[in-house]
Amino acid sequence: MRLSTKGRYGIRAMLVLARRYGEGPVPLKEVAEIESLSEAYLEQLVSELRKAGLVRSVRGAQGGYLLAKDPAIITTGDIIRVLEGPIGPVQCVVEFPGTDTCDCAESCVERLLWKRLRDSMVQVLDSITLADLMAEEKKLNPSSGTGDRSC
Amino acid sequence: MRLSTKGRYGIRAMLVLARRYGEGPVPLKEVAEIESLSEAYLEQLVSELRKAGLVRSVRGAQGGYLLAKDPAIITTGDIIRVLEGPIGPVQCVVEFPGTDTCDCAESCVERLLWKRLRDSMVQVLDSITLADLMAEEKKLNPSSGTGDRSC
DNA sequence: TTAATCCCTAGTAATCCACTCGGCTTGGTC
DNA sequence: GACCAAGCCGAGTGGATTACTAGGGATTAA
Repeated sequence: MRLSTKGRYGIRAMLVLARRYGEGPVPLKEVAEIESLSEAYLEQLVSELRKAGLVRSVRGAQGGYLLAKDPAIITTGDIIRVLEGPIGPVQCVVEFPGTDTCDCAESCVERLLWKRLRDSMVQVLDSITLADLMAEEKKLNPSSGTGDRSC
Repeated sequence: MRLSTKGRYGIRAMLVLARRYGEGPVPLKEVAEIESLSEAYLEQLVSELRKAGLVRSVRGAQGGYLLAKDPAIITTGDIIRVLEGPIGPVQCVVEFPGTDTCDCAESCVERLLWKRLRDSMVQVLDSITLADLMAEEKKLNPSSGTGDRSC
């Protein structure tokens, strides 16, 4: 019941961009350094975020990535959905189901349980934006605003 | 962000035992048939549930498994914890952390997000018991009480 | 023109998942 | 007491997934 690194790194990367919102593109190399992540790997994640319209890119020297929207309207759910797929503890109660909802459909109580679990996950993830996280960050350590991590 | 089959099958198996609570041991073969699962695989899961004290076993002919407690006091969280490990979307905010909480500990906003997600998952799973599921089941399909599944 | 930067595809080692298999022990039943 | 139904246990395995790495373009500011 764990997120993969994609979701976790994705949130971290987006938070870096959020802190620099309005200051022009941030090169991926810098994001990778700040978060101590592999640049090449991060590139793949950010590429997905770009295709999903959450970040914009500027190519060429002096280029980089920036948030495509205000941090206040990008939710953590948006990010997780792009990188981990639709939210839900089991395939058959996932949001926006594709072809594979199971047959038992209505007569199955487990589904009810999983739906409730899914809804509570969705509720949390969709209610927390990047701006929210930045605000909490200020409360946590008002001193350094960099967000650099030691670990 | 998905459960593995262990958690899913585990809930299904426990639900079978819950429906037969008070009627003596149910052989695993029967559970496997009702739920269309591999008996050998199921054996591993049930074995963990037994070691955790959620089911009891009766060896020898006419033996099988039974719930170790009333369905009303076994929560879905209990079952999931045994089969999937402590609940939490990332290792570092898992319940009952072992050695590996991360260093960033307090200064890290992501942790805050993951904690909230974890708490909402725990809340749902710990509030729903096997008895609750059986009650819902009655409401869903009052006709057949077997719980046999076609899929 | 150079260098910084994004873009894309392919490969890969390690790990994990979802099982299967085979043999052992226990204990009713005949 | 033999037989057989059942639980108990550990090892093995094929396939999928994860978390990357590598390398070669394309784009553009300086």
